Amino acid sequence: MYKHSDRVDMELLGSHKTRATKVSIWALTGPVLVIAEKPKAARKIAEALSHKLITRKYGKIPYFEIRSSPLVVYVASTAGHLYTLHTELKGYPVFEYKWVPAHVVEEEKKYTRQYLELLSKLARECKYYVNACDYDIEGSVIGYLVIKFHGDENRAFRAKFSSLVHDELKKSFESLAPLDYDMVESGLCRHELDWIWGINVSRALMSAIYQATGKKVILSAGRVQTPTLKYVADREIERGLFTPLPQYTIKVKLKKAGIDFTAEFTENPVPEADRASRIKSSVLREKHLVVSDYTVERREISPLPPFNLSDLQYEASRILGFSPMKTQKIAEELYLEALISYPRTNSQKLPPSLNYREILHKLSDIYKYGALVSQLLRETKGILRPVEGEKEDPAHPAIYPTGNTPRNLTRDQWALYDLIVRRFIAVFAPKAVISYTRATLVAPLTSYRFTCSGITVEYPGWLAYYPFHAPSSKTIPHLTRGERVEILSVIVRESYTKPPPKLKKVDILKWMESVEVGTEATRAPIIEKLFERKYLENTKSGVKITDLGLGVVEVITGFFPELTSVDLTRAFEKLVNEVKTGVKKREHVIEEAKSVLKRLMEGFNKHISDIGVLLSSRLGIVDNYPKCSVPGCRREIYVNTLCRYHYEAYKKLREAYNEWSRRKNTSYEEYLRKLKEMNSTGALIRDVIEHFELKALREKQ
DNA sequence: GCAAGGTC
Repeated sequence: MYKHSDRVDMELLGSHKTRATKVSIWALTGPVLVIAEKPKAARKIAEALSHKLITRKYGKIPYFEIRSSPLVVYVASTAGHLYTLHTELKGYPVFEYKWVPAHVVEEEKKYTRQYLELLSKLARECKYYVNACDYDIEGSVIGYLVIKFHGDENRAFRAKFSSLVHDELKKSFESLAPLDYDMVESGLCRHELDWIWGINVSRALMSAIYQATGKKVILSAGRVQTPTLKYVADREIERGLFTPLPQYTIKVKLKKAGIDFTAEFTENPVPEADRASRIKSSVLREKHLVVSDYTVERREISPLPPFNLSDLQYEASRILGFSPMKTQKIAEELYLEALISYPRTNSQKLPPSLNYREILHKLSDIYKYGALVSQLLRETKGILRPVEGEKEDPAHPAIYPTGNTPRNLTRDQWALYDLIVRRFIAVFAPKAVISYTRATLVAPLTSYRFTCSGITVEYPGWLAYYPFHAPSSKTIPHLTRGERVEILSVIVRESYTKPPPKLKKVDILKWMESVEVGTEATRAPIIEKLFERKYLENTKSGVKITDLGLGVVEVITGFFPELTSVDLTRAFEKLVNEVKTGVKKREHVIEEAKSVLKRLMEGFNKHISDIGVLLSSRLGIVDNYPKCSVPGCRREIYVNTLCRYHYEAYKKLREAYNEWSRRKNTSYEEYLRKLKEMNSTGALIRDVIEHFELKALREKQ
């Protein structure tokens, strides 16, 4: 490490805990190492610092040298976290851990070794250090640990910027802040809390199975994955217990000027069969309906905002059928090919400094976008003002195409790239104009009301560029208030209530985003992790939870209930923020977490053999316990001869008959037979019907 | 081997 004895410099810096003045990088008197969070950021930073930069390579990794005599500045980068928390200790609870280079302990992070070697080498040659990672708590930790282990905290600064725009970068390096210890401490605190909870509960689960069977099975639990698993479990149970109920929709067929159209009863669906048929016959007695209201509303619909990663994942799932992980992977590939901007962003805003015109111009050279771009420039008369969304990201703008020409893209890469380009073009386009026609018609004697509606795209605007939200048009005849319309017929259709739809991966992602667990970059991988653990599995129609997944949720709900709720994330956020603002010390927060975990572990350990049997039985690796009497169900008995889920189904099936028979006159046996033949009947309910209720009826006869 | 968080 650089040995310094320069008095002037120490006066300039003061003690690191107290100094508060901003320092220009150009006022420093020795070699400087600037640490960026990723290679692309390093290049942008180097370009902002000087026109005369020398690009060098360490192995395959580029770094930059700026000679501004007498100063030398090196700009190099990490590749995200180069350090990770680690322990040598086996068993649990475990509270001793330290920061170690990720490449040493994690096989799939081998590639980070060269990044660390380069930073270490440059750090030895330098006297000053600038943490220029993304300005958020993770960036603060990433840069800090490199400085701590390879540089010198006492001669270190923080560069603060919220975009990689030339002028902003330049300014931030002309007024470097002291190292941001508050952010670092809160970041370290977040890492430790996640580690303590995640590692310990995971080890406890694995240990339970090992003690019960001698088998090593990889299980896991964590602040993000466990509430997510619980969400899928709850949905799956709800579907499994779903008991469809009959309901009735009433429509009238109408005729005006030779055109047939249909109006819907405003109180649809009607629960009771007899009420529906009474309404039908009384409406039939009236020969016509009277128009009570007819409105045409023209609405201007703004373009959708530019993509952040989750919006891209939703749209790619809906339009292209891509899983969130697939979308993320392809977006990262496009980013590395310099075809799109940084994809792991939450922002729905484009930087005002971006040269929209230049990007559009470059896009128009890509054969399929030429026509779209010239249409856009015509329609907007060249005034390019993008629509923005609400969501922001401290470190990155929304996703946009760079305008570089794609070469040798795969079909999937093209499809995603096309979506991104179209969405980008559409944000500049005019609003769409859509007219909604709505009529209300009243039966004169009974006052029953019916409605019908039409929709027409008057002017496509942005929908011409991004057509995936264009409504399909539907027309109804023009009507006048007070007008009589002839009734052709009245139709009553019997249908059944619908279960909540089966989840797809993207629905899980949406839920995670809505409750704010995980981050842009981690949600899709964490969903995949639940599959890897065999907690979830894929079926043709969507995601299904396994018996193991249900068992893990039951055990964690019983012994570590905090971990099944997104409230733990909220609690962490509060603590991490209190550390950031200096209200609490990291050490105290961690001590508190340890004592909570210790107490919970004692409760777990008291029941570890039962837990081990439960998890092992769900895995199918033990068999010597009393099982639920539903054939094929390997869950342990909960009440009488049934597991907890089949017992719930048994109760639900009987309860639902009351409501069913109120709606429609049906014998219990008919009810059972009808439920059995319907696809929407929950699997648990179906099991109980097939194996108990129908069997019992047959035996009675 | 286990988390969640960065990024190749």
